Amino acid sequence: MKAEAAVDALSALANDHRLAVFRLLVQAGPEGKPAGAIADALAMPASSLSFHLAHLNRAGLITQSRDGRSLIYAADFAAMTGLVGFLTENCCGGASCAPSAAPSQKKRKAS
Amino acid sequence: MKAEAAVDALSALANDHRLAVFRLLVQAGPEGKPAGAIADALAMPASSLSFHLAHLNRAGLITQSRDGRSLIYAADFAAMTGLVGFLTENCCGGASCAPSAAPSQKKRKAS
DNA sequence: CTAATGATTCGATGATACTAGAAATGTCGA
DNA sequence: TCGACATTTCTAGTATCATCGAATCATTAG
Repeated sequence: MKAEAAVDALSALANDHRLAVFRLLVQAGPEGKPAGAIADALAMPASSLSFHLAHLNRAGLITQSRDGRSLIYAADFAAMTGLVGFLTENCCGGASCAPSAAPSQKKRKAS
Repeated sequence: MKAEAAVDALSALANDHRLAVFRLLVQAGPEGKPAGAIADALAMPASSLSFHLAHLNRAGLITQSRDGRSLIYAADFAAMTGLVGFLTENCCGGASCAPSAAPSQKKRKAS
């Protein structure tokens, strides 16, 4: 995952409502949930939810498919794996993000 | 890490400049970098950089300390570990999301 | 004290995000 | 075709974010 895509994904998750939607879809599993069920579960107006779903979809974090009159949204687990991988590699010292794994590349500063 | 803190952290990283700053600080290691050096490395006006550093600091992702006239900023690795942990637990189906034994084996284009 | 330096805060401006009702679109059953 | 339903798109209003020069604060040396 490139930094540009990572920013898109981070931006998509950086909102209470969207994070709640995504977590709900993760719990729902690969089968996903129709928009109406999400709006109902989160007590959100349909138009507001649609706005957030479009945001998540544009960022590549969820997928959309139709089932009759309902639009089914599902979490894209591969995208999430890619994001966590990006953060681990680029924002955790390149090593595993384990707490005690402080990078040993100490640069000596000539002050 | 709670969802509220996670949203703050995600929001802080969901910006090109701030993500670049954070990655630079991760590369710099625990010793951190003075604000001037960051501004110089990223070719950013001092006041703009200060705005973004304050944002990252408020989100708990970086720490600030003074060294003479310079303010040293350093990545807070524990906070990042917490964020990755939150994402893994809450947004990856509860199971391990990142390849648990593959830190950085894959090829990626230099960005 | 005064000057110089590193960095932040202030202030104004433009851009973007969020919300939610109303209207429009797509789909199905009769 | 018609009506009902699920959802999106349109629209407008409000709120928050991003930028960056100028002014200010904090620190050190002389």
